[in-house]
Amino acid sequence: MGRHSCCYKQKLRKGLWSPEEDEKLLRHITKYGHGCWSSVPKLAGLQRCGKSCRLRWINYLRPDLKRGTFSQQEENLIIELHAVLGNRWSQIATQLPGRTDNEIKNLWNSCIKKKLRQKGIDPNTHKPLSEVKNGEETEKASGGLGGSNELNLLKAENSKPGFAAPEPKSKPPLVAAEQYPVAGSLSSKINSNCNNLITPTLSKEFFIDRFLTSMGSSTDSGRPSDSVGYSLLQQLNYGSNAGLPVTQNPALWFNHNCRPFEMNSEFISNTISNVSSSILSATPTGFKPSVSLPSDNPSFSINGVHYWEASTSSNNSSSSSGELQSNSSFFDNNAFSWGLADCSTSGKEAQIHPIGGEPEDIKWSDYLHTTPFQLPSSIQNQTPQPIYGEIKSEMHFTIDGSSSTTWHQNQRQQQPLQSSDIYVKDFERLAATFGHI
DNA sequence: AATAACTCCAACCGCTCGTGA
DNA sequence: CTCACGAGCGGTTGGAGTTAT
Repeated sequence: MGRHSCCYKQKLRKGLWSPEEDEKLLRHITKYGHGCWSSVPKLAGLQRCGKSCRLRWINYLRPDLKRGTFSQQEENLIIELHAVLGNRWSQIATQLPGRTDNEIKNLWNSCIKKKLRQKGIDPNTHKPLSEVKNGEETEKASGGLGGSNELNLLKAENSKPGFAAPEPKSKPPLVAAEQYPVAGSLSSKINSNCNNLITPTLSKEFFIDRFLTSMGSSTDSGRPSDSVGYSLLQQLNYGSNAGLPVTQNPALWFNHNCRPFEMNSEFISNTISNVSSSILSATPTGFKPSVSLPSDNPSFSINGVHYWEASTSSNNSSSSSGELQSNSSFFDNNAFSWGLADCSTSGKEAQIHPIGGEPEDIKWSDYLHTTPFQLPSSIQNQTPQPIYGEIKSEMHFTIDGSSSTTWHQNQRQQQPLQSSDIYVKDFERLAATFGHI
C-alpha cells in the first residue's frame, strides 16, 4: 500500500515531533478543532500528513491524557480486560480514562506480557503455560481445532444456516478461571448462564465472542462499546442458577446477534444506577426494553421479568455460583491480584506487592457508590487545572527550539496527574460514556 | 570510558470500515 | 453498486535512553 496519498503530494516530515510542531498543532486544534484531519497540517502550517497529526494529538497532545506510570490497579484492569477482549486495545483503552490504546499496547508488549510469562501464564490465552503447551500438542495431534469438544460443537453450530459465526478482529482468548478469579468468574458465570439458558454444549468463548461482536457493533452505531456493560451483564445475574424466573427462550437473552437486551448506553447507565445504589439518580426513561428500577427496592425487572438484587459483598469474590452475586462491579474485586511487580520500577527495584491500600487506589465501587454530589472531599476540593496550561507546564519548550533537549527530557519525565484529578476525569468519562452528561 | 545489549515508547505502516458522491 | 476518501485500529519498527560488560 505504501504511504498514504497525502504523503506523496509533498515531502513530509517523519519521525519525532519537534516542540514547534507540537505548538502549531496544539494551537490550531485548540482554536479551530481538528475537523478533517487531512486538512489540519495545511491549516496548521505543518509538513506532516493528517494521519501523523491525528496520532500526535491522540497520543500526546490531547489535554485529557493521564500521564505517568500505570498504577497496579490499571495494570490489573488491563490484564483482566485483555483476558476478555484480547488485543482490542482501543476498547481496552476506553476503560482506562486518559490512557491511549498505543500506551496500553506498549505496556502490554513491553511489561505485562513479560510478567505474565514469569508467572507461568501465557499472555495470549491467559492460561497456564503448561496447559497451553499441552493444548498445542493436542492440537497438533488432532489437527485443526485442537480436538476441543466445545470448538467442534461451535463449528458445527456455526455451520447451521442463519447462525452466523462470530468474526472478531482478534479472537478474545480463553479465560482461565483459576488464574483470574474475577475474570474467571465472569466467564464461568456467563458460561453457566448461557448453558442454562441456551444449550449446555455451546462454549463460553462463543457467547463472549458474540457478545463482544455485538458490543462492537454498538460502537459502530455510535454507542459506547464497553466491557463495563459486559461486567454488568455478569453482575445482573440474569441466569437460572440463582433460582430466578428466567425464560428458557434464549432469544430473550441473546438475539441472533447475541445482543443481550439490545443493550445500549441507556440500559447500561440505568443498570449502573440500579447496581450502584442510584449513583446517577436517574429516572429510567425512553430506553428499550423497559427496565424498571425502583431505587428503594432491591429488585428490578427487564422486559417484565422480575429480578432480585443481591446485597453487596465486595469481599467475597469467590462466592459459589448458587449464590446471588455481589452487585458491585467486578472491578471492585481486587482479589485478583497476581502480585505482579510494579511496572514503574526497574527490574532491580521491582517488588511484589499487594494491590490496594494505596491512597490512589480508588475502586470502581467508589465510583459506583459515590454520587456526583457525594464525592470524596479530596475530589470535591480538587480544582480542575486548565487543560492547556497543564500541557504547557509539562512541556517547557520555547518557540525558537533552543530548549529542545529540555523539552525531550520533560517528555520522559511526565508527571502523573493528581490522583483525585484523574478520578474526577474518570468519573466524568464514566458518566459520559453511559450517556448521563 | 567505550560499547554492546537491552528496554521502552513514539511514530509509522498496512489494513478495514464507514460514508458520501 | 462502485469508487474514493477519511478515520481509526492493531502490528511493527526505529531510535533514544539505560544498563551491563
